[in-house]
Amino acid sequence: MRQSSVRKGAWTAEEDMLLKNCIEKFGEGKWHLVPLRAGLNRCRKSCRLRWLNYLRPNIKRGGFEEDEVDLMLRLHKLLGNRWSLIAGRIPGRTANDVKNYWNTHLRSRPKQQKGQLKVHKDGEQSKHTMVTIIKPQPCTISKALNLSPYITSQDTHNLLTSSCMEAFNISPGVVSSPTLSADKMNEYLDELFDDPEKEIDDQLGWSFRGFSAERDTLEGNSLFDFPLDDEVMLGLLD
DNA sequence: AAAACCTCCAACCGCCAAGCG
DNA sequence: TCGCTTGGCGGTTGGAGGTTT
Repeated sequence: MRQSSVRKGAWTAEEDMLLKNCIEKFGEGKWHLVPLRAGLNRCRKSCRLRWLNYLRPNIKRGGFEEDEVDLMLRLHKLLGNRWSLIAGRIPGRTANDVKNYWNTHLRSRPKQQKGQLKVHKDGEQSKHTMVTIIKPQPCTISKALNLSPYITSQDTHNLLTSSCMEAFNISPGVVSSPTLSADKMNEYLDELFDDPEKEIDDQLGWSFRGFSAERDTLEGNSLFDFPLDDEVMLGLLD
């Protein structure tokens, strides 16, 4: 039986234009309607991916800056292979960009000395930058978080900042819902990232000193749009 | 000059979860 | 409750272009 075939492979400039016009006219979302609306012989997934990874405004092209790599390493240590979440904290970068960079430069570097990262692209002269490697320790993120095994006492309460307490919906002596408010979690994260004096080396094995994460510029992405993993929580609360 | 090899990244694939009837 | 649809994600691949031999 012959099934209707959709086009695959590289996108043409014309297809890009059609998709872009369609998104600008109707907005993001309703991806199942996009091929029809745009007059494209592409599947919904392909359209979505093309938009998110290439056509979307404000996408930063070119090589990763040293600070972006550093941020990526830090976030990967915290989040593991949660590329979309990591990308959400690196302005202008897509999950695909981050994943590609990680897989090609950071995951295994058999031909490069430890401590060296290649940061180049876009005709820019290659440059090798010495970076203190924080060896990634990927952690799995479970689907649901149950805080109760870890937050059981007043003592634990004392370890948390006020916004963290609020974010986790914790009141003294009371263990509450694992359902987190994204806004509250971002508030907590921003406090964690933005406070130059805050050191959490002991908790996470690295420091936020002098490190400031910009607020999300890619709408819809936030680092804590997900329940934290038990391991991450252990790291934070230990 | 050209073959072999390597690097990079756009795109595809398969899976999962949420939403809905 | 169940099955279907849709959106979204991470893993993987294919191939273009660059580099080395």
